[in-house]
Amino acid sequence: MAQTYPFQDIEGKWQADWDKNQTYKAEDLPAKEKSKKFYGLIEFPYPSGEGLHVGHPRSYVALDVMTRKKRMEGKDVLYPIGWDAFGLPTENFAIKNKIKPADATKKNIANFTRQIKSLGIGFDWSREIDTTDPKYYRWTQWMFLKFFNSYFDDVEGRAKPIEELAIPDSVLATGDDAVRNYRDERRMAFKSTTKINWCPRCKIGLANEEAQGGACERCGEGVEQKQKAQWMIRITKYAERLIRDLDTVDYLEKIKAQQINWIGRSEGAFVDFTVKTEKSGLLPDKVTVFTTRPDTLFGATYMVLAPEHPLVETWLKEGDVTNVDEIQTYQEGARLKSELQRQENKEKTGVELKGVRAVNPSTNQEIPVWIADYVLAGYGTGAIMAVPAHDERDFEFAKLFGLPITQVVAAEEGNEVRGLPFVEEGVAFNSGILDGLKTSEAKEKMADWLEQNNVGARTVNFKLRDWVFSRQRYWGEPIPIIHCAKCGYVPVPDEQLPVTLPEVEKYEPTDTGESPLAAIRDWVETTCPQCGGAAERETDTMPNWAGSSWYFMRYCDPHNDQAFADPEKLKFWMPVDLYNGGMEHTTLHLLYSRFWYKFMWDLGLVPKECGSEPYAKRRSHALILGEGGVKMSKSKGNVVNPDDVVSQYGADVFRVYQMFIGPFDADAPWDTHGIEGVKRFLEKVWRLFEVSTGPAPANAPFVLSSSAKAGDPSVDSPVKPWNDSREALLNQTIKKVGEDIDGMRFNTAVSAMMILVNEMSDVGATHASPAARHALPLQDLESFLKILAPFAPHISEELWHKLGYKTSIHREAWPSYDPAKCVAATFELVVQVNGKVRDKMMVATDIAEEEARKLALASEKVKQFLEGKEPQKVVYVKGRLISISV
RNA sequence: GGGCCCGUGGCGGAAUUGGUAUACGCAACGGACUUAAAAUCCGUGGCCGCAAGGCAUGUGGGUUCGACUCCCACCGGGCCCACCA
Repeated sequence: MAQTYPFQDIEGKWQADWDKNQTYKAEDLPAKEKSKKFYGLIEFPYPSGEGLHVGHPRSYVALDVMTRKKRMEGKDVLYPIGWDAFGLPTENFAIKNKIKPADATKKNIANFTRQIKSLGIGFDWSREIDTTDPKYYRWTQWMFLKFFNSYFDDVEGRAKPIEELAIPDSVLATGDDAVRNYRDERRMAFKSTTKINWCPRCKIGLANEEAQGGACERCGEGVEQKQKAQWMIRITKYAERLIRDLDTVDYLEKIKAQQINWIGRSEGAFVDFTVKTEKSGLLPDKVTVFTTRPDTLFGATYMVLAPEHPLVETWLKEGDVTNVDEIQTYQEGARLKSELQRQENKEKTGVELKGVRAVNPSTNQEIPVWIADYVLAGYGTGAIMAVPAHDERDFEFAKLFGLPITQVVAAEEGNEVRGLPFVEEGVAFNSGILDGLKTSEAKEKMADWLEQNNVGARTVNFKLRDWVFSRQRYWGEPIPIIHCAKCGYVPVPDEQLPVTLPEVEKYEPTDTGESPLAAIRDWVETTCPQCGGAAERETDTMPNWAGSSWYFMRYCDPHNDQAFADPEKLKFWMPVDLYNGGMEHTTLHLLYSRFWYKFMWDLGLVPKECGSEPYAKRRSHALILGEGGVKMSKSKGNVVNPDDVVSQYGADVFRVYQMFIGPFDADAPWDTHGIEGVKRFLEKVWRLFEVSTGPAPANAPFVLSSSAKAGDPSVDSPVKPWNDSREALLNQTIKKVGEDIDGMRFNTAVSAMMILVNEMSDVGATHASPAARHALPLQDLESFLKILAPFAPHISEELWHKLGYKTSIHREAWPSYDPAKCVAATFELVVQVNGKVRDKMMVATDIAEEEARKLALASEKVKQFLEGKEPQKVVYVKGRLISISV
């Protein structure tokens, strides 16, 4: 039987001990100053039926290592865990197995808890939260009502209570209904009939973010478009701030880039085009387009509307369009075409609206009007001015349908026509007013022109859409609104929160697109809190993202039933000092939660002192892949179950391997052989302590000494003494491991500890004489144990106690190193001749340049390569090398 | 098409940020111990060469006493976004 350290006996024992002693419990309101706090956050998991994936712990262990170190450095550490438990997979699982989603969730949470606890991660379990707990989602609902009861003040650029919204006299004069509408149209949460992304398989409406690439994020089915009244949240009002405030936080550059890209800010202008038809002449409606290139307006030779553009409908109705059938056929085709199909087939299609002409305001020329699905209804105004000479897509379209091409002369360089490189044809148009201007100047000039002539205005456009907040599903937070025929949308009063989910037999979604809750009549039917009349509950539920948009605040005060969190506690803990999660959440969760927090901050619900950004620092881990570098999946049969690893190797081996596997932000393939190496490392640590500190043979005259050193007369000369250079290694390792943990370079921290243990084992080697046994100074062994502790908490705790200590190593002080001792007395001086290494020599660390130079030039090898020539140049790098060139 | 990133042994990867390329680990090979195996320990591992030495960080150039690192071009790969006007 292999000699191995008994992790089975050790790990469970210490986990129970830490639990009992609340070793990792965060102080509630510590008396220390705020600079002493550290709030580490991992994305709380979705407790799926699959159980923990080996990828989850990569993040948990990494922050565990970091927070353990912070704790040892004397910080007040908050490192919490909870469950993001609402969601579709659980609901579908429940439907399939005919059980209640709440029961399935309970079971899954229990399993995840067992798995995570078996890894010995230092979470503060007393702060565990669960988004499906009514005590939690009461506050999610409460916050939704804050959105409902707020509007966005465009002048001040922030959200305010709806009572502060000034109602214009003209509206007041029209009556109560008008006032109500005026308010409803400006609420941060509002109901609107829009085209939504509809997944026919999941039978659910999806946010744009969940339907990327035209496929349902959950099931991969092609997404259809459907008209539906939905609750929306006005995240677009925060677009500007969501970009701007990225300057104030420390996020990975690529994360910032993705957020900025997703929000998609672009500066440009609106331009109004008047429209004439054969039937009615000049119409009252104008078509407004958005362009980032107003300077190319002179080259707009036709106009394209999205097939869904409302004016198309109007003109059809009024009989202004002469080719009605053709248009309707195209519209129908575009409607049925899923986003996915649109993406697969990017060849341009389109139909001209016969009988309709637009007028280019810059030239007063009449231009044709088309509809085409390359113009998106959801971006800009859903209509474009087409400038084929200056836009590739327009060019392609113009070529296909034989539309005119006009290049705009703006004379960037010497009055040349400035079209796109691929444009060879078309007439040149010289406006006269853009002569000699650079593109940026021409844009400004034309924007001025538009504003002066009242045919357009500067504007900023965003790709970001408002947040579709309704889900027609059962397993989510009910939206706490009551529909009253008389009073309109009425919020459920605070004291009636939470609106809990009714327990029912059927959770199946409906084909009509209504929530399953709609069928539960005695839940739906209620009374209006305002007028007391009969009324109905909103039956839509909230998306998954709701509960996860504020959970980091709840951790600060998880059991409060008077408020979502005590402001004093928020002031102490917020913002999160380090938030780690997957790259897959950079555009969704990260954006939503930043927005949610900013909104709460605007209303003063989050104290001003916390700052307007929830996460001071954001980092991302990469994926754990299967063996061979392919993605782990059930179908490939290459899924590694953490339970198996823990039972075979123990939690510490699993943890250290996770940290050693590669750079934290790079994908890494799981390697069953690699984990063996880590196992050997920890066994070596175990043996090192047995040999170095174990009972000496009965006849040995040695006692455990904290100061034993080579040359100590009480000790035989060990084969390898614990000399100054080994002392230097220890100090270097303490320094490196500390810095590597802070910089999240866990893999090199582990390798540094391996090097140290190899060196220490040489000194206290198994075969060494009893003299060698105690040659390692005890305090050095202890220092090593302390830097190992964050990575391998169980084995280090066990060894710590074996040394005779009665309290936890995880509450010990992080060891300091002596900078003076990091430098060995000698170093290997490298001598280069013409850039090539020709000799190496051991010299004193504090050698003077003159001395080093003399030594180098005296070297036989060096002389050989100098070939008797005089050195032209000699460069000396202190403590490293000397470079001679001839 | 846009954005971000990466190319180093048989493999995962190091390299003090411009200073001894290949640390650490895996795999491999040779040896010790063992009846044997496991475990452990010792040793060898970029390529060519007996050696001296030469050549090596995707390719080609450049800057420099010195380049995996910086600059230019190219080749190859990955991730995210994408008819966004």
